[in-house]
Amino acid sequence: MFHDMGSMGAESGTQAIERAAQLLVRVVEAPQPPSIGELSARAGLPKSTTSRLVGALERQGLVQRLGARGRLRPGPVLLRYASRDASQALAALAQPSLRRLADESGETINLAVPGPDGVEHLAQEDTAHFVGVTDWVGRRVPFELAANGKCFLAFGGGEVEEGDLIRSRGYATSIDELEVGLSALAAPVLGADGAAVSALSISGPTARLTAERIDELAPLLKDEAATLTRRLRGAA
Amino acid sequence: MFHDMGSMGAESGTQAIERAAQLLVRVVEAPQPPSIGELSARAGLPKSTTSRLVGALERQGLVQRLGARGRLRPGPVLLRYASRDASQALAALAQPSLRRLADESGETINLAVPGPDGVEHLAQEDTAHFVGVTDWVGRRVPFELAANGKCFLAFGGGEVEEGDLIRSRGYATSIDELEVGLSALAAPVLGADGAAVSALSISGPTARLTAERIDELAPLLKDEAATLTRRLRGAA
DNA sequence: CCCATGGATCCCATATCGTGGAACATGCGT
DNA sequence: ACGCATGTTCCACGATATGGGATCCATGGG
Repeated sequence: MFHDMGSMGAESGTQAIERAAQLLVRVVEAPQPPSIGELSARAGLPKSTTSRLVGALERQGLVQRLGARGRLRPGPVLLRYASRDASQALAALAQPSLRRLADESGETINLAVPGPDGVEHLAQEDTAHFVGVTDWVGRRVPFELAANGKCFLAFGGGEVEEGDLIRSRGYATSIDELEVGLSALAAPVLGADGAAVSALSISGPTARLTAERIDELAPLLKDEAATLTRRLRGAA
Repeated sequence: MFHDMGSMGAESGTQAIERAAQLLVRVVEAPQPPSIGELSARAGLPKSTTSRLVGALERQGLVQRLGARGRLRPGPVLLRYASRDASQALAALAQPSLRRLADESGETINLAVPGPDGVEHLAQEDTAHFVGVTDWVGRRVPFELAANGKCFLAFGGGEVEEGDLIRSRGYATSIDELEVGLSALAAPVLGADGAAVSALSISGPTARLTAERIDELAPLLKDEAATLTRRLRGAA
């Protein structure tokens, strides 16, 4: 009887849960609903064990079956969670990125998504500057005037005049447009279909965010946006 | 030594997983991040056991701690899932409602959410009628012209002329507005803040969807929308 | 129609793994 | 600095998960 224990940094007294949790993760991450057999193969567990574990998860509503004996999908509990707290979840995921950008740039960082009537701000990370930006969370701003709004237009639905420039550079700017003395740059976080699902932006007084400062900050911003894009799709 | 086993329809050979899964569900459903102590109390488990189980869940990324020793939030795996598949999840949750409405009304049912440039259709359930509606999934429609769009305006952001009527009746209609010969009625699915997060609609040829037919179908539609609203928030 | 086929579930003896009380950390409030 | 409240680690015990094989159930082919 083998006890490989090899692949994971396994703690003791949790074999069953560790396994079950792993199965749940696989179901949630899988691009296509797996069957019991596939799961057991991929996880390297006996079918009987897999069946039992999945049964328990199903009883708690964490997993669901397509038919009576069908493939596995995330259960009602997870469906509800996703429908309810999607934007909250995005904000939580992006939080580290916001923090990093705030520290590195010293300016105010925002996470936004496209909404029915304009850009919707989900989260903001401030810095200790006296001349800063007020809290934008919850506020809506027209797409055409904001840097992040332009991202949504350029990478997705609509059109902007600067569209080509924005797409080729990978980020958008808004200088004294939304308000005189207020500037910003924004980079898109892309979804599976290549459209922008959200955007990260750096904003501050035009006095500090000069053209050259923007050039300097752009790579950082794009990098962080790309990181988030990756984190949303792939594993890790 | 107690083995109550009483509260659940417990199957055998899954105590640990059943418990761990229950803990995970509590974390996901909790309006506020619970602490280990709270969890162990609510679940009726010893603190030591709870700690161990949560540890395993954390190792798989299903759960996350605020600080080193802090309160519990959904983990990165779930955050990613929610951010990625939110609308898919909503569609899956609504699916039974769509099916029921389609069967009871004999018309085409749609689930839609408000998007940046109009109403976005997530899912559709058809019936066997010859004169039906084409597939709307993925298509965008201006808010002011569609019944579901009017719901979003009346219960949430914007304004419509019929706003008061819609709010008092609890549903909106669109007769020959989007297209001559096409009519629809729609009821909102409300979020925690009372705004419409999505809408269910019944649409069909004006010839079939007469004023009285609409009066007849409205209660069904409102009822199903209310059910969905409840299912999104509360348990079960 | 009936028998292969492949997959999922059930069964049950075995010993591995989870259990929980108590002791030990850790951090917060005063 | 000293409790107090909250979380973690330890460990002997035995309840509980394990997995090979039998069973069951849908399919589809002969």
